[in-house]
Parts: sequence; C-alpha cells; structure tokens
Amino acid sequence: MSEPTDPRLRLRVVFGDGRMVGPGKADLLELIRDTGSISAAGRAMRMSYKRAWSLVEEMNAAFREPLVARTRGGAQGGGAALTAAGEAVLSHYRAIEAAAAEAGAPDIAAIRGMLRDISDGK
Amino acid sequence: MSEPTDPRLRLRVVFGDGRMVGPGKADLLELIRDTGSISAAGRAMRMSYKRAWSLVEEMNAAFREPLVARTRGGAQGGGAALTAAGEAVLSHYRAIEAAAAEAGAPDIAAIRGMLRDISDGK
DNA sequence: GGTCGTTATGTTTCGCGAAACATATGGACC
DNA sequence: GGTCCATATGTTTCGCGAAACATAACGACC
Repeated sequence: MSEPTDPRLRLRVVFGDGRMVGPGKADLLELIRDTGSISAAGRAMRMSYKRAWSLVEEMNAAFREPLVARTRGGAQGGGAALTAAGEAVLSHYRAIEAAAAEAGAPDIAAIRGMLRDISDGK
Repeated sequence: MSEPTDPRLRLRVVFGDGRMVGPGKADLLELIRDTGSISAAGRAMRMSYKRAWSLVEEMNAAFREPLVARTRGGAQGGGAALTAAGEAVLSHYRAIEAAAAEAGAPDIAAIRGMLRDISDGK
C-alpha cells in the first residue's frame, strides 16, 4: 500500500570511508526541497526527526559544501533548504538511477522472467 | 583489507513479495560455482553456513527452477553446484552491474568530485 | 518577554536480524 | 558398519542500529 508496487532497481553509490549515497538520502533531499523542513521531510517518510537530522549531518560532512542549509528560530521556527550542491547531488543521483534502469532493463527483464509466478490467493 | 578499496555501485534488483537479488546473493552464487559447496562459499565470505544455506533456500524458492543443486552424502559428504538457471541469473546480474556502472559513470564521477577530500592523518 | 515551531543533541530503551550453538541425516567408500 | 564431510534445521544468545524519550537553544514577531 505505502509500498510502491513495482520498485525495480535500488542502488547506492559507495565511496570509501563509509561515505555513500543511496535511496534514503536521495528521498530525504527531495523531501527537504519540497517541504522546506528537515522534520517535515522526516515525517513524510515516517522517519524520526533525529534520524533525518543525522543523515543531513552525514551528507553535509561528506561533501565539500553542505547539501542542506538550515536556519534556526524565526517566525516559523526555522527551516531547511537545498543548496546548489544539494540540488546537484540529488539530480545526479536521479540521473544515475534512470541511466542504470535503462541500461539494465533487458537483463532485469530476463531475471524477472525466470521468477516463479506467485499468484497466491492470499 | 578484505574490502575492495573502491567499490563503486552496489545495486539490488527488487521484485515484489520481498524477493530480490543483490550483491550478497550474487557473490554467494559465484562462490558456490567456484567452490562446489555451500559451506565453503559461506566460509569464503565469512558468512555462517546457516545464513548461506538460507539464502540458497530463498533463491531456490523464488525462481521457477532452483538456482543451486545440492547433493547430500557421498564420499565428500555432498556438495552444491549452480544449475543452468543459476548460471543465468548470476550472469544477468553481473551484466546489470556492468551496464549500470558504465551508464552511470559520468554522474558518479560528478558526485565523486564534490566530495570533501579527507586526507586525514589518522 | 512570551509564544511558537524548528533545529540541535544527549540518554535510554528495545526489537530483530545475526551469530552461536547444537544435532540430525544422507550416502559413497573402504 | 564405521568414517567422513557437507547438507539440513531447530534453538538460544547477543550486539547494535533504531526508536523512544527528553531537553535545550534559537530568533522573528507581536
């Protein structure tokens, strides 16, 4: 239900030193961009604020320039937004996803075709 | 040390129903092919026999035809080998990896270039 | 200066997958 | 029939990341 019916390929880009970017970070970036808030983004993906916050910390620490700019206090309490670097990383990640899905499509289909049909009457 | 210094892209192919193929299963298949044994393959990747065995169970259950053929007893106690289906799934998975790495290379490099240099004197 | 909502961070509790441990079974071979 | 080694499974223990809980700080606005 909340699970998208047909996610095909999940991929993470792994650099040394435990630094990596995967679906979780990408979705978080996207939601921060859309909501303007770390906590709202976290809520949207049913993730605790703390976890969302620590992912942001990780990303900001991993890159030369922070991906997420945060402001504290103010009328609305504060907020967060993607920096140009954040936008760039997100869009590159989506591009990798798209390119990989397309490039791998034939072989994915081949494996898919070998799966047992489970039209279970559950 | 046992970690390859520069793993680039880790990907898993996700089908519905919790069925998926990722780096772990692929490596396991490969090692079973090379060693002729589930337990030897498990040892090679520092994985308990039980875990290796249950991954094999999973895979054999997920596909129409088993990917791993096992024999029990005998002079050497038994063994395991890849079926044609197993060889096929493995080779398709490697093909997806290769295609994805190539197709995503430019964007991967772009993100890589934005990383902070961590020439830490640790 | 009180309100408000968000960011910021520390501490504690907890669930669950993984590991560890324990056995049983099969069968070729001598 | 005993040996050997790998497959086959069940049971228990355990570590660790995640969640839960708890506060503090910030600052525009009224």
